[in-house]
Amino acid sequence: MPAPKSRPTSALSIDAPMRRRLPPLLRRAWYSLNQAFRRRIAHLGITPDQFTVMRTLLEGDPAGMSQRELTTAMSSDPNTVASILHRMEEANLLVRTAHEADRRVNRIQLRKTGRAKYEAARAIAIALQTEVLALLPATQREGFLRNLTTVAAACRDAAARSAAREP
Amino acid sequence: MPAPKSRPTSALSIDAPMRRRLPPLLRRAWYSLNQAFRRRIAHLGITPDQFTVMRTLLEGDPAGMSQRELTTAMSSDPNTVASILHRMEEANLLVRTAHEADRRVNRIQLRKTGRAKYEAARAIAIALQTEVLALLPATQREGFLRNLTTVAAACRDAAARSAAREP
DNA sequence: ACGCAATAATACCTATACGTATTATCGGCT
DNA sequence: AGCCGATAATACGTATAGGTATTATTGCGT
Repeated sequence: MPAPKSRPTSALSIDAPMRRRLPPLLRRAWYSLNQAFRRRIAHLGITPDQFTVMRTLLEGDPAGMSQRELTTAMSSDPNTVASILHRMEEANLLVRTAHEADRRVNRIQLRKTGRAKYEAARAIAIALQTEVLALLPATQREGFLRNLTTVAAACRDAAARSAAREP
Repeated sequence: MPAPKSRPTSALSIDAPMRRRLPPLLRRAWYSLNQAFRRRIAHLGITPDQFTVMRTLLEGDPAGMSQRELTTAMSSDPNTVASILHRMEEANLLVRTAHEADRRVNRIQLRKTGRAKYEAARAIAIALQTEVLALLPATQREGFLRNLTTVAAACRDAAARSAAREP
């Protein structure tokens, strides 16, 4: 792939082919990062999304978070989360138990097997992230992640505003 | 969602929960942007990925690019591209014709119907991107996209290096 | 001309994303 | 107490991501 020229893009129309457009860049970054990670943890028998579930669970309520909480915490969807959890439960990575007070709710808790796989994958994830961020000048990293946070929030807002009947 | 604190993160371990970590941010940004776009173009009967196919085709060889070219240009996968094209062909959005010189290759060309839907969706895509980038300080936008380009390339390299038997 | 490794596309399978509809509960209101 | 709208999870269907294997062709080396 020819490297995109670093000419000033302000003079180009916002969607000119050579311009640095947000969606294709995000697409490439996310899919490639995900693919790299998937390949590096394949030997553990887990997927990147399953890893995300485990990380989110461990950072949340020790009593076990609900699927709804998990869904929003990992920027996902209730249907998707349900199906991932179903597979992970079958693989003995976690257990779903009924909430004591609200029987609609499931409490999700990682099992020892899941915990072990998580630790192994976490080391790989950290190495990968470090490897990728190393290519940014050290002085830019913090600002880049801050801007990415802003963009992510903006995207989430845009999606929320685009729900069903609200354009 | 509580807004991430903007304290200096350099003092935190690279994967501390409150730190701005690349993978979750990319995940949220990409999925949310994609979801917002999907909802806004749903009335056109096309998906974000189909839009990506159309945009890529129009920016490539006017004689019609091959599926392989399309695959790399849109950071996708041969299997995925084949199945998207299959659906798009059934929907009369494009045609696949055998390459004159190499019968293994398909030349993909957009049809008038596809072209029309593309134009309508493009306006929506531009509006969305503008809306999202507007939340970054104007002075940061160019630098952010440049850094994102670097990160995307780094991710792609990492994925390539992680293929099958090369760690 | 022949054989063969490389290549383009496809077939088949599992995991996700997510829209829509359904079921089971919950909590507030009368 | 009884009804009803809101909510958590699930069921079901379509679209994508991508691993692995197969088929059809190509171009190259001898």
